[in-house]
Amino acid sequence: MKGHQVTIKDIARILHISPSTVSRALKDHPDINPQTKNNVQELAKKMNYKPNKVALSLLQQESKIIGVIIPEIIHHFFSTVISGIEKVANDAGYHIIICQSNESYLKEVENVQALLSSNIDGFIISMAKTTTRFEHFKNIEEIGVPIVFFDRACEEVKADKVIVDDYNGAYSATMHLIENKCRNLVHFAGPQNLTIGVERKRGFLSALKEKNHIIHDYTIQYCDTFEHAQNLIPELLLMHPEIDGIFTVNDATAVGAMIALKRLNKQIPSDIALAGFTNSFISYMTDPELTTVDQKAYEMGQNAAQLLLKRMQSYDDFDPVTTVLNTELIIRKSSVRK
Amino acid sequence: MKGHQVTIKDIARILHISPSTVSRALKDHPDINPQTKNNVQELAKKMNYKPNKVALSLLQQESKIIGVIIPEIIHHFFSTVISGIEKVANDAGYHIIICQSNESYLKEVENVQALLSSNIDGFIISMAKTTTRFEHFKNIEEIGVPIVFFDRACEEVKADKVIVDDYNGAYSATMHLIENKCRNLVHFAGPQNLTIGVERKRGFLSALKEKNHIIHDYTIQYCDTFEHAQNLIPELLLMHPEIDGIFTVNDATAVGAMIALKRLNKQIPSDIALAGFTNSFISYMTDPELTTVDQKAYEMGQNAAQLLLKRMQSYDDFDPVTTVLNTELIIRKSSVRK
DNA sequence: CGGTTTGTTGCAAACGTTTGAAACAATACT
DNA sequence: AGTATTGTTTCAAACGTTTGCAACAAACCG
Repeated sequence: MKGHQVTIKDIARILHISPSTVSRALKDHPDINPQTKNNVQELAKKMNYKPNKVALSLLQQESKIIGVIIPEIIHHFFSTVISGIEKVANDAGYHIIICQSNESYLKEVENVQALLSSNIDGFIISMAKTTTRFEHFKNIEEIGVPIVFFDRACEEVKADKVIVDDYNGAYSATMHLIENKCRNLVHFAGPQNLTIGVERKRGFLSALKEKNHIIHDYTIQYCDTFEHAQNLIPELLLMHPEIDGIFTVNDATAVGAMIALKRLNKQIPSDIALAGFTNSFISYMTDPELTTVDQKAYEMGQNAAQLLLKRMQSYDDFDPVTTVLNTELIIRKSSVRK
Repeated sequence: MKGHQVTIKDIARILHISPSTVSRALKDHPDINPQTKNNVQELAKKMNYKPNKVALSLLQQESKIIGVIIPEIIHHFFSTVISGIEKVANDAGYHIIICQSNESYLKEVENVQALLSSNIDGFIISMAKTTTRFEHFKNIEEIGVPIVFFDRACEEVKADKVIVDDYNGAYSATMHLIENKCRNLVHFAGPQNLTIGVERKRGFLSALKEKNHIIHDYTIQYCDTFEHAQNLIPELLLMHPEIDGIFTVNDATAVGAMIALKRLNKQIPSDIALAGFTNSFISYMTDPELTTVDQKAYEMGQNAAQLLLKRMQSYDDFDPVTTVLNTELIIRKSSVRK
């Protein structure tokens, strides 16, 4: 039932010449008779010939495909990064193949294997939350396929990285909350096996210490999802009604908190001020609009792709590069008190 | 600088046997000496041999890859559909390669060409808004690669489709607004070259007619983005302050309208009731929460992938199937009046 | 006229894998 | 002993493409 794409062989058969002649004619090789060249090129056009990438990939050991492994595509942050990657990759003649780990270590390993056996030219990866072993990345390294990590990087592997300055982003968001008279701040933190979880917490605590705020046992809450925040807020405020500001590790968590707070009839920002991290598009759709730290998702994707291209095109092994993007505090109504 | 994956040839060389023996040993072929079989299998495991998919793809003329072409991955609807596709595809041993058209006809054509020459086994496509010519789809059809369209289907091509019952979804959302005492409803409609644009408008108008509402020249507004809605609302309300309800072709447009309405100090739903279409996750993050029509994104992805798998695995050409998913009206606060 | 150059084309190998057919040795049967 | 059978292995072709080298004819040079 399935036909097939036109091949060089088809053209050769029709014109009674050899495939090699067709191949050369198509690339304007000087050895070929102009007449023959013309015939071939015309027929190729008429038959809508397109070179078979699989054959090329096998022959030249490069696929012009970049493998991208991310936790979940439905997160606006990740899909924005992908857009950035795709833009740069496409402009350089590459395509991307996207795999989701769904935050599962096993799925991540599977994805790596599958991409490796598809002759992928390079990897762009953001680790799953549950990944604590790194053999699969080491495996890529041994084979010699370049990797660029973004956002959630693996420190154990020698690879290029693009991250944002999580520490300073968190620090300035916290400072901003303090300047807006928050006296009992809480941080909803991410998992501590990810650098972003560690760094954002560190930035938060740094600001508190600098301003001589007391750090209570409840100051750090491990909570990084929309749902968890909704559940956590009521019990947390019941125990600690003095809380007057929350800085969350990401926007979805902040929005979850906002909804839960409204249900408790808390006024934002007057009762409790809120700041998130990411600047995803929900942040300007909430009421009040959410103060957040812009994570430069699109730029991050572009940078990652550029780094990877550079690495793939260079012959000598230059040292791993870590690009740190500056974050930007986006001040909106959820945190500004009169 | 680049090493390479372990191949059958490597194993053959080390064990001083031929590649064909290695190949058969790995698949437990009865012809092979158990001793040899063992040696091969052990070495393969030790060296972490993984079959080269590119070579297989070339030989067997199937890549186990499904090409997915969508307008923009950053839209929650599309990334959710992709998750549904990926789940079903992965379970069946397929991988997906995602391309974005960015709503551009040219980019869509390019994507089709690129995927075709990568020996893709099947396509899952949602058309770009600007696509009005269909040669590229016809081309796929001729070559015999199956296509499944979802959400935005191409009527000119004989292919399977998965759509939602846009007409009834729009009809019931509109009826709901009428029941909540809207007397001057407006529809923010999508482009009319897409079936969804046509059908949602048709469902809206149907409900109005059934209830004998007057259809004014301003009743249908062509507006389907967040930004456009924000700009349109002020001028529209200035001209027609009697408007008391809006049904939008998608959620982002509804949220844009909501923000603009709040800026004008309009109360939602008491002054103006709002309903969207999609049930994207922003719809329960707004204040008030947005009434919307659930478009069954994840199910749509699953259905599309299942249809495609069935088509790829069948030898005879059964007639094109169109799966229509039922929508579900999700009633939230943006439309319910006391 | 013998030899070189030039223009044009085809052959064959390569990429990694599968698979029908051929090859070969060892064993079994008549 | 001669033939058939069995067990095991290798060969060769195929998928579509590229490319160094060989092949061949025609034209040129001395």
